[in-house]
Amino acid sequence: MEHTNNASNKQLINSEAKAKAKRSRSPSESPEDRGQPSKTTLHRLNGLENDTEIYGASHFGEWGEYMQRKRAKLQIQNTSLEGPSDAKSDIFRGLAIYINGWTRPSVQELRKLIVTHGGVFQPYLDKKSLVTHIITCSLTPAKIREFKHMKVVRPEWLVESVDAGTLLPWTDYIFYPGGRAEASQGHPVGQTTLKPVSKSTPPPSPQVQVNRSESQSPASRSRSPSRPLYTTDPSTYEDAVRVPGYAMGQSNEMAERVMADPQWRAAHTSIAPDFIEGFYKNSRLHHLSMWKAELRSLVMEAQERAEREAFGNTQDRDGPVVQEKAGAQSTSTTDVSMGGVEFTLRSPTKNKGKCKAETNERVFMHCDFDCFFVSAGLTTRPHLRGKPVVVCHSQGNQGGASSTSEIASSGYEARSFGIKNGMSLRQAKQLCPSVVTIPYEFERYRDLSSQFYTILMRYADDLEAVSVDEALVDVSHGVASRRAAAPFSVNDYALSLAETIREEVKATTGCDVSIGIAENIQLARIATRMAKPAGLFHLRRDDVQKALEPLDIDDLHGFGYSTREKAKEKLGTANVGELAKKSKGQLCEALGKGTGETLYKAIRGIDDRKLESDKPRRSVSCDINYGVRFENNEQTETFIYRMAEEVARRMSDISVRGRSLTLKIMKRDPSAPKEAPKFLGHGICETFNKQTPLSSIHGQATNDSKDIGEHAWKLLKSFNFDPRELRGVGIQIQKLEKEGMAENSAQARLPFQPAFRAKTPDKAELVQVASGPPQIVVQPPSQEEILQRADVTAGVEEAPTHDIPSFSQVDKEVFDALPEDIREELENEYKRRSKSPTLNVPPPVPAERRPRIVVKGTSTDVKRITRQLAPRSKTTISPRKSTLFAKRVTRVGPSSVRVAEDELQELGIDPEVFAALPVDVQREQLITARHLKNGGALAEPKVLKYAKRKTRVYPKKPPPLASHPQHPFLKQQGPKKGDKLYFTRTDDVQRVIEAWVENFKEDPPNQKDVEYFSKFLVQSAESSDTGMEKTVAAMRWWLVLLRRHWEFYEHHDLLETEPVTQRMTSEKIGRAWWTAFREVKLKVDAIATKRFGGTLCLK
DNA sequence: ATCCTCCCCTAC
DNA sequence: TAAGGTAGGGGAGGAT
Ligand SMILES: Nc1ccn([C@H]2C[C@H](O)[C@@H](COP(=O)(O)OP(=O)(O)OP(=O)(O)O)O2)c(=O)n1
Ligand SMILES: [Mg+2]
Repeated sequence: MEHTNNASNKQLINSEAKAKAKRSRSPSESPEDRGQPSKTTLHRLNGLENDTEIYGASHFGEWGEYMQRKRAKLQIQNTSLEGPSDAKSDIFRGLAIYINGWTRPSVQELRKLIVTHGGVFQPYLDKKSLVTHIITCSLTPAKIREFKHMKVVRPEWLVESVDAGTLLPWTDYIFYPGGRAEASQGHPVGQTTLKPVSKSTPPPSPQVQVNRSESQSPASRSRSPSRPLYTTDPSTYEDAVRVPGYAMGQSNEMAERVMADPQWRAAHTSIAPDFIEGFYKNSRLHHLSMWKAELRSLVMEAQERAEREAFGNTQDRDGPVVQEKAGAQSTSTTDVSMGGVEFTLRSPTKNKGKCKAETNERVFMHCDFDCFFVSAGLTTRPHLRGKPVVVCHSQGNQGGASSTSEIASSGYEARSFGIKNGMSLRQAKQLCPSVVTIPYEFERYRDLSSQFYTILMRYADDLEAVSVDEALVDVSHGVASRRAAAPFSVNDYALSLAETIREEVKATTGCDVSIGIAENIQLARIATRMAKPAGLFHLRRDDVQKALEPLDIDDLHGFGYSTREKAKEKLGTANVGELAKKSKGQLCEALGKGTGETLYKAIRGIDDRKLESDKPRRSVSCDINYGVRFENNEQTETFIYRMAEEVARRMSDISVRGRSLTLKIMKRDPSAPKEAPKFLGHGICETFNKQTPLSSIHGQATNDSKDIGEHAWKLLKSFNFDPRELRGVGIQIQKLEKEGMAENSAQARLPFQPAFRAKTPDKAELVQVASGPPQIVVQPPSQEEILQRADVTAGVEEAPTHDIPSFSQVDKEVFDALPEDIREELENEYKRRSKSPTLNVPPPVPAERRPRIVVKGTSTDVKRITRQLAPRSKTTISPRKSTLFAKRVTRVGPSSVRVAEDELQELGIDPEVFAALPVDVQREQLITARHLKNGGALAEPKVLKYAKRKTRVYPKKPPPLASHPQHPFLKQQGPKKGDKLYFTRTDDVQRVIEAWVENFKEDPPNQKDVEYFSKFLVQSAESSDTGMEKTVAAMRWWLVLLRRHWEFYEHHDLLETEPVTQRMTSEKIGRAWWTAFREVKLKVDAIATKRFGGTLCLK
């Protein structure tokens, strides 16, 4: 009862809170966002900056200008909202005001006041950079801490200023938590006493120079007993950011020195033997990703256990189904994986929330630790509570002020200085020199997380693991039973349940969680933001409108910077309230169909997304874009093979093999400095991806590190990059198949022998077909499994028609064992059909009469059945969207290669085996088989990948976090003179070009290859006379090669250009090369004309 | 129309 | 010194 009241109170308090903006924003945004005149200074002070800062700096003109326009626009929007004619005065000009919680006058009224008198209403708090003042009537203790260093003022300031017709000093209206109007009382939370500050110039102009000593250590000042709660101007974010950086000097002297030392590099970069292990042991993002996968897997297991309990009688009839095991147990014992943990879902399946009966009111909770890493660290460092604490690698002892170490998590005190997750320590120190750093403690995070999840699982109908510190929980049933257990005792059962959970987690882990509650996932997440820190918030339907209206769309989960900019660009606003006026069509046009619709609904508080607790994995990858520095190809090859081992290990940990490999390469952008500004970082890079079918020597899906390594290395070689320029490598395996699904059953072998592999090993490999059975067993969820055992055989027709089996064919026992909701859905469907005989339900075709067209499916009927039951268009099944397997089936609707069984037999391909393959593997095999049958004639299509780049209309900006593997923006600066090109350093021009062309003959170029190759030659020609010579030499040799390989096309369609498309035949490749050659020659000719007054002679 | 690939984007 | 990983949703546009 008590906690219930508590909860209600909290809600009351929190319901006044405004949503805060998204957490992570580009660190570099802050200064520029404010368009401070000091930004150049800032840049200079910063000395060697990290990438984002560099970007900000080198593109400053463009970006800064953009931000100014943006700000102007924002103000215009703000004012025009109220109608320009309403503008009454300018007294609030320069103010950006955030209104916290419930106020009197109301938020709406205050907003109007602000806007009509020239100020800016800021709906988000952590666009702190923009907020000059906070208006409030009440604060929670947590907020008090949060706002400690900001100007917090009572609403009267605005009202009375307007009345007075001039801006009154804000310091006369400072808000004091304990006391009411007057500025003298003490207050609850052990805050300092409150004394009006001396300085009374209200809005700090951006130029205000900071008094260094005053702003240096706000934290220590906050300890002083006779100090105002809210300090004077200088220590707010915007001023703090201008605090001159002290030890700002040249980057990290130490770091620089050390980087120059070859010995050190040998020991600490990618060429070190244990580099990968060491890197992963310390990478927070790696841990985050691994934990997420493990948690999902653990949750899935828990659910399956729960379901098995509920249907115990039917399980294991046909032997166990291979399940993805959680926690990569095979890794060493000292690791920090979740291995060994087991969760128990609160209740068996019937509560899983899919029953139509109680479907009306779902209740979702979004639970998230407050500043997780910091909270975890503070559990054993209580003396640091109340200090601005951050977690990062650098412990900032010496050189910390110039550290590029990234902050994983910042505590709330630190945030009040403007420090954010993802910032570099250097930036943080600028904002708050007294910041305290604590190290990572991955084991602890794991332990706390597993306690957290254990608690959540007890209350969950269903649960989606979002992250190590965050989960989405369906608690509909739990709330309902609370209500049933004690009717009318509480007015908000969800809130009371949340309070229970919150307190339990706090008691168990010692850390605060915040919980947002709402009827759907999107809203629950928004509620969480309002709940933070250390609070609860139930966002009710009635308040949704109000809560959403002030947000920008990037405050919604799933919408980020890019979407926001697109919206602004194409719709004129990114504000949710404004966008609510746009039609669905407009949104779709601007953002794409799916995104537009999602947004349209999200804006209205609608979100149909289901919890995703049981999706099987579809890819496994391993990326390292840190510390990658090679001197030669041998080192590179070694590293690739090591990475291959890593991926292979991860695959075997979860018992999958793969059929497709993508290599992801980052190469230093020629215009970027050799050494990245971030210590051992990748710097500005160009990226190159290439995909290849992956197979063992037998043509099977594989997880063998040797297979993977070979494929990856071959791809990397095909790029012909200077190894010294590589800055990142990734290997991703797709088209996964579950391992171990019986190497047992007899299968026909293709007649091809290994001898075939002689010339083109890869293709020949493809032709080899599995000696094992088809192995596409996509972790069938239990229902599917049961269906499978129902021994249902649906017909397959030429134009495959899919349907659920006729009712009589369904094994009753199995049917009865189905979960209630599924049974219900099936029943409905059967009922519906019996009532509408007009429905075209083709009778099942007997198995022996199966048509000659092979339809891809799995080796079992699982896929077919799931597909049949999955939501699909008009033809057969109900128009109503079946929710049955919507979330379970990942790969809906297998497609098929149409081929007569006869031909397959002729080609020596077992139709059954063939049918089990993914469609593009089918294609490959077919092509190769036909090719070989025809005696190796040319003209076989080859899979290529390339998608045209979309042009970006909105300004470029680095992604918010430096941890993004690539800054997709800002690659546009052309090469500079003096940039070394690989091939200018290679005397053997012929060899290079030859390797290139040869390579692409085997492995056709994609658009990027051609562009790159061309750019190469042109750049070289531009760079110097010697470069020109080399280009000419190269082109001569190129010409020779082209004539040798594709002579026929030299004069073919001279006016046509052959685009590089997804599927290239030999002919197209040849023509594309000639096209490229002609284009390069044109360009080089132009250069030569300018420089030498003549064109090339390639004779 | 539907699938598939590549790429971009987002999240922690 | 620092440890910028990783998986999935979705759009564009070619292939079927
Ligand atoms: N750029 C980032 C963002 C997050 N994390 C890690 C550290 C965080 O503690 C944890 C959880 O991320 P949250 O987004 O939930 O951030 P916090 O928990 O730190 O803060 P809060 O949830 O209170 O906003 O993930 C990280 O390493 N790097
Ligand atoms: Mg958190």
